[in-house]
Amino acid sequence: MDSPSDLFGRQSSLISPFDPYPNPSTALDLPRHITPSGGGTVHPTLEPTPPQPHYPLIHHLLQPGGAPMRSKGQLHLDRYNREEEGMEGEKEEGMGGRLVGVGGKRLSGAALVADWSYDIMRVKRLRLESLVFGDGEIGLEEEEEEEKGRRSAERGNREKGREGRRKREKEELKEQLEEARGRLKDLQEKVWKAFGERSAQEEEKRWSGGEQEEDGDGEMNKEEEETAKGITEEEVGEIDDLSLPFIPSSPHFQGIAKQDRKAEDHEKRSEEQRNVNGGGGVFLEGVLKRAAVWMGCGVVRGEWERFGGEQKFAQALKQELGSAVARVIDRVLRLYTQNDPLPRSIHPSPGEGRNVGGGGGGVWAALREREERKERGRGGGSATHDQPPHSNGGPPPHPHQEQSEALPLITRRPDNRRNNLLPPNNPTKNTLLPPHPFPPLCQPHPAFLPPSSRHKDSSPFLPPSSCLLPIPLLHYTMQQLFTRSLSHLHPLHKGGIMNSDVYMEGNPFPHHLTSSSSSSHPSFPPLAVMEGLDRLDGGLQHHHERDGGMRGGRDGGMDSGIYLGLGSSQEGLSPCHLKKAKLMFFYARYPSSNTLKTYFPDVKFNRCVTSQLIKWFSNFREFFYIQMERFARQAARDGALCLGRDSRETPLRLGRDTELYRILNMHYNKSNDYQVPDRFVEIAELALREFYTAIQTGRDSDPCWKKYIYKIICKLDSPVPDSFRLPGCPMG
DNA sequence: TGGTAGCCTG
DNA sequence: CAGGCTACCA
Repeated sequence: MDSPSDLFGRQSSLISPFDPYPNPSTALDLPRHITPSGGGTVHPTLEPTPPQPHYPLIHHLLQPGGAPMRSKGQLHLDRYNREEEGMEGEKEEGMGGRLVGVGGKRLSGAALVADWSYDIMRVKRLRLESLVFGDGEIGLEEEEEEEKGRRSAERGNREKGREGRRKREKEELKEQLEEARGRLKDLQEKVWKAFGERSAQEEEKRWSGGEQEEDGDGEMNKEEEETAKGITEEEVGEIDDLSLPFIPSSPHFQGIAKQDRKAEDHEKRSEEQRNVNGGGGVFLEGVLKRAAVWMGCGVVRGEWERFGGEQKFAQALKQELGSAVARVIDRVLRLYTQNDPLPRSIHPSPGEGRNVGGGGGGVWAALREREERKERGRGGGSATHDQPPHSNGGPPPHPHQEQSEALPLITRRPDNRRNNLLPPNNPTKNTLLPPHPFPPLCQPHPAFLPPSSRHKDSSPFLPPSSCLLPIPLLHYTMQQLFTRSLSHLHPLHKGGIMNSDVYMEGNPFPHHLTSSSSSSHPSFPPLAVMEGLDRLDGGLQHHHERDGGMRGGRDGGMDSGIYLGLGSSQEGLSPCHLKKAKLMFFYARYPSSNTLKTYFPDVKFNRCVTSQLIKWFSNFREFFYIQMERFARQAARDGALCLGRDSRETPLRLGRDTELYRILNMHYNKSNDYQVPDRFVEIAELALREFYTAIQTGRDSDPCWKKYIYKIICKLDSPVPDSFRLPGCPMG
C-alpha cells in the first residue's frame, strides 16, 4: 500500500462491480450490464440494480456529479439528501467547476494503510446497517405515500404510533448515513492523497530524470497485472461487501463536507481544504471532478499532467474500466468456450448431436467446426436406398422410444389433441406439438424476450433470437453465445433461473416425450439439462442399455433425457418445426434424414421424430405433385398454352401471379413472410410441364407414370440456406 | 430387417 | 397432417 499500484491493484479488486465467476443463479444479470448505448457502457451502476448494487469506490470518484453517472443507490441518497437536508442549492452552487490542486496533509503509506483498512471495515459495517435501514426506508416511504391517502379517512392513533416509530427509524438512519458519509469522505480523501503523493513523487522524477518512463510503464504493468489478478480472483461476496453503494456523488460531498464538522478528523480535513482551495467542502469535489473531467475528455489533460496523482488516478481508472470491459468480454468468451463442459466419456457417443454447421465465419464457423467434429465422431452412416439425392442416409435414430410424463422442468399444457401424448413404449405416434396461443416459434417467458423479438413472425430473421435469453440490447451473436453457454450450465445451477421453455426455439411445449434436443446448438439447452441429470443419476443408465438401438453410436446419450422424466426436453416437433420444414421444402423436396437433422438442431432426433419429419416431406411432396397434376390436367383440358414474348406457344409457365403459385405459397409459406425462391418456382414450373406433357401424351395411363417425374424433381434439390441451420424459422 | 417412398384414407 | 399399408432397397 505504499505505492499507488498496490493501492489501485487492491482497490480494483475490491471495487470491481463485475463478477468474473458469476453465480449461475445470477448469470442472466450479466447482459444487463452490457448496453450498446453510451459507447458500450458496461458499468452496472448505470443499470437498474438490485437493492445492493455494486458500486465501486473509484466509480464514484469518477462522477462529476452529473446525473448520467448516478446510480440508483445514489439517487436514493440524493433523495434523502434533498428531502432531509435540503442541500440541493448548495450542492449545485458548489459545482462551480473549481479545479483544485493536490495538496493537503499527507499520510505515510503505512499509516494510510492502517487508517484506510480501518475505514474500510467501518464503512462496511456502516454500509450493512445502512442498507438494512435504507431498504426499510424505501419501503417506509412508499408505505407512507399510501397511508397518506388512508390517513385522511382513518386518522387512527395507531397510525400515529407507527409514524413516530418511523420517525425514530429515520433519525437513526440519518445518523447512520451521516457517519457513513463522513467516514467515506475521509476514506476517499485518503485514497486521493495516496495517489497524489505517490504520483507527485513520480512526476518529480519524471520531470527531472529519464528513467521515469520505464518506471511508469513498469508501474502500469504492475498495476494492470494486479488489477487483472484481483479481478479474476475476487469473490463475488467480497465485491459486494466492499462496494460502497452509498458514496454520494460529488455534489453531495460538498454539502456533506460542510455538515460533517463533527467527524473525528474534522480538523484535519478542514486544514486540507483550506490549504487546497481556501476552505469549503469543495476540496474533494474539485479533485473528483477534475479526475472525472480528465478522464472524460482529454482536452484538459495537459492541465493535469503536472499532477502525477491525477494521472495515476486516471490510469487506474482507465484500467479499471478497461479491465471491466475485458472481463465482460472474457466472461462471454469463457461462457462460449464452455461448450461441452460435460465429459464425453459419460456420453459414449461422440457423434451424437445435431449438425449445426453452416457457411460463413464467426459463430457459423464455430458451429460448423462443431458439426465436423461430430461428423468425424459419428463414423459413417448407412446409405439409403434408392432415395433421391441427399439420401446419404445415416445411422438410424433411436430404435426404442420411451416417454415420460414427468416433466418438471418444462411447462406442460393440457393437450386435447389426439396422440399428442404418447403412451409409453409407443414410438410411432408422432404428432405435432399442440399449438399455443403465443407466437408460433417459441415460447419463452415474455419477460425474457427483448421487445424486438417478441413477435417473431414479424421479424425478418427470427431464428434463435426470439427464444434467447432475456438479454435486451445484446447483440444477437452474443445472445447466441450466452444461450449456448448457459445451455451447458449444470442443470441444478440453472434451476430456478428460467423455465427451460426459454430455450425452446419453436418448441415451447413438450410434445409426447420423445427424446429430442441436441446439446450442440446454442439455443438448445434442454439436452444439457438432461445430460447433467443423467450424470447425476447413473441408475438411469440401464435405460440406455435397454434402449440398445443407436446405430453408429449416435444418439446414444442424446436420448438420455427421455428416461429422466424431466420433461424439459424439446422432444417432438412443434408447429415451428413444421413451418420450417415447409420452408425447407422450397429448397429440398427430398431431404435425407441427415439433412433434416442438420437443419433441425433444436430437435432431439429419434426414430419417431425422424419419421415424422420424413413423413412431413412426403406429405409436402404429395401435395406438391397433386397440385402439379391438377393444374396440368386443367391446363390440358383448357389447352392452356401460354404465349411467350415471341408470341410463340410455350409450355405452361408458373408465374408468381398464378393460382398455382398462390396455392403453393399458401401451403408452404402460409404467413407469406418468406420469399419463395425463384429456384422453387422454376422447379414447380418444370414439374407442371412434365405433368402436363405426360398427360398430353397419354403417359398417365401408366400406373407408374409419376415416378418418372419424381425422378426428375428429386434431382433438383438445392442446398438449404444456412439460416435454416439455426433453430426457429428463418424469415425473408 | 430397417428405413423410406408412395399411395390411400381419415 | 397422420396412420396404415405396400413396395423397394441395402
